[in-house]
Amino acid sequence: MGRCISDESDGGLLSTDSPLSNDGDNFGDSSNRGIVLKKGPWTTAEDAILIDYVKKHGEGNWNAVQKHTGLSRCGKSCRLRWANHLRPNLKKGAFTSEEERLIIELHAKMGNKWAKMAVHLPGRTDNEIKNYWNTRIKRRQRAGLPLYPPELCLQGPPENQQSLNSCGMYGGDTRSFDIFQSNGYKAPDVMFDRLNGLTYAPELPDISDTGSLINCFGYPQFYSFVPQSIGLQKCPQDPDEPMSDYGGGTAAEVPSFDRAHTDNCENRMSQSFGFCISYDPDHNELPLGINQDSQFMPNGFSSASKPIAGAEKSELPSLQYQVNGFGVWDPAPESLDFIQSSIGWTPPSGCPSPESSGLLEALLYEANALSQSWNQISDKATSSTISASDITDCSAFKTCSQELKGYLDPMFSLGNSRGSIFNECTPTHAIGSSLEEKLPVRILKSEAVDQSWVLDRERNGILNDLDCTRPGGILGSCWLEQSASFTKRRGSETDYVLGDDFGSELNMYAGTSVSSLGLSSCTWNTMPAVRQTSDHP
DNA sequence: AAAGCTTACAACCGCGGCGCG
DNA sequence: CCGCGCCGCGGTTGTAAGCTT
Repeated sequence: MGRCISDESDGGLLSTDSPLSNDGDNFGDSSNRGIVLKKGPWTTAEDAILIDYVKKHGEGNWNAVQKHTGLSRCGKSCRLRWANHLRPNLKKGAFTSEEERLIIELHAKMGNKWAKMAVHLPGRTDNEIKNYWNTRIKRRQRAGLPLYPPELCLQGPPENQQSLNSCGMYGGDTRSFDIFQSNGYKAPDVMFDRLNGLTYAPELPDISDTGSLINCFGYPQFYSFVPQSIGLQKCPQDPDEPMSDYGGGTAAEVPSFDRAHTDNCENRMSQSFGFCISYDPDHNELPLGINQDSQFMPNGFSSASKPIAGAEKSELPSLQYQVNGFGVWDPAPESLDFIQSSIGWTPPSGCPSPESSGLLEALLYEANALSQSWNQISDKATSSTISASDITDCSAFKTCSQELKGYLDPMFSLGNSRGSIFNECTPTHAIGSSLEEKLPVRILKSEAVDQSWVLDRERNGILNDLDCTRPGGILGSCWLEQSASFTKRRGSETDYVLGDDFGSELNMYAGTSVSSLGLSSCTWNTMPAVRQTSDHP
């Protein structure tokens, strides 16, 4: 690639190697050899030159611009400048609500076909639309709002994208990678490494990334999106190594994870609406004919924990994470199931199992679980509305994460890492952890309200069914604190970003998901309380 | 007031398709 | 058929502006 140096004369960047360092395909002609082409922001003088050239010669033949005008810009840059900024009839300013709606619809249909989308938006450029999508729309994800409105999720499959399901979610084929891209999230290599016959990819958050694992409504079988801000490295793990740190769980005890538990649309529902997807370890049937080898994940991604080619799974659950639609990592269900098996936790009675049920039953099951759980927390939740006063401390969450990160040495084995968690993040309400000493004071101060809310809800029964003394648990108060912080962060972001629209958005999704409300802490804090095994033999 | 952080956006970059000789 | 140049597309990056602490 070309080497760029700072052009001190005009503040721009100069491309110094020839012929045209800015374009690998040599978008230009050989006549530019030796000519230093300017890079960086365009000046008004340059704009005027380009406009004048187009007036005289029309669009196209961009490489001739430099020849005819002496403009020190490559043809590609000229085309981009003209198309995105100088050509007439360009709309400037923020997108209107109608345009926003159209973009969402078009993206649901087309995916990242920005140029095609731009055709439907007169005066808007593909670059504008792309930037819009990558910024404004993604805020919805961070805010816990669905990527697409529910009505779009109920529409038919998008055009031109065979594997995009009805909710704009890609299915289990390799196109699932696109959703990462479309959402601006880079797919972790591990997601597809097995597709290439590889083994582990190195960039995986450890399961001990406490910010990445939650359950919903007190049901560890339900997992929702979670904040993932720690960015921990995956701890390499010997598949043959017994994981004694998990409370006695060993590889032999790990249940089979080679199963999917939900279909694509359901996955998407999970993602878009914050549904907590149930995972029934005994549910061996794949709905809607999903290939079991495909290792679908709750959010519709194909896990790489099993080779697609059908090779035998001969290792411990990889404790993989996936980037869900909210740009956070979710633990792969097998990972969670493994955790469940490790801690010996079983779901409380009350919710019918979706076992042997189809999508509809699964949804009903979820609705039932949501209803039951929501009823339990609704009073508290409604009295703990997210308001501007909940403006959060994003940095606090990061700081907390950094604190945690220090305990999670990626060089350790997974078990060791978790041991660190156990050592440092045991629940304060359960055994009096020293977490307060570890976390910044400002977190503990600023999260006081949320903490009280969290703990109140715990006292009010969300965790009543859980055995708080069960050894081998993996959760700690640090989760609760992170949860509270994250909840506030999301709430504040949403308030700030979405303004009044957020209220309606909440109303729109309130009946669908708690997670969507930015109330992820209600899931965090309903993780089964745990105790350090060593403390409670 | 200033430092740090986040966001939004312009521009760059790499890649692939297409047409032409 | 092949190579070359042009062009468009989508992803990524750099940075200014705004915001928070």
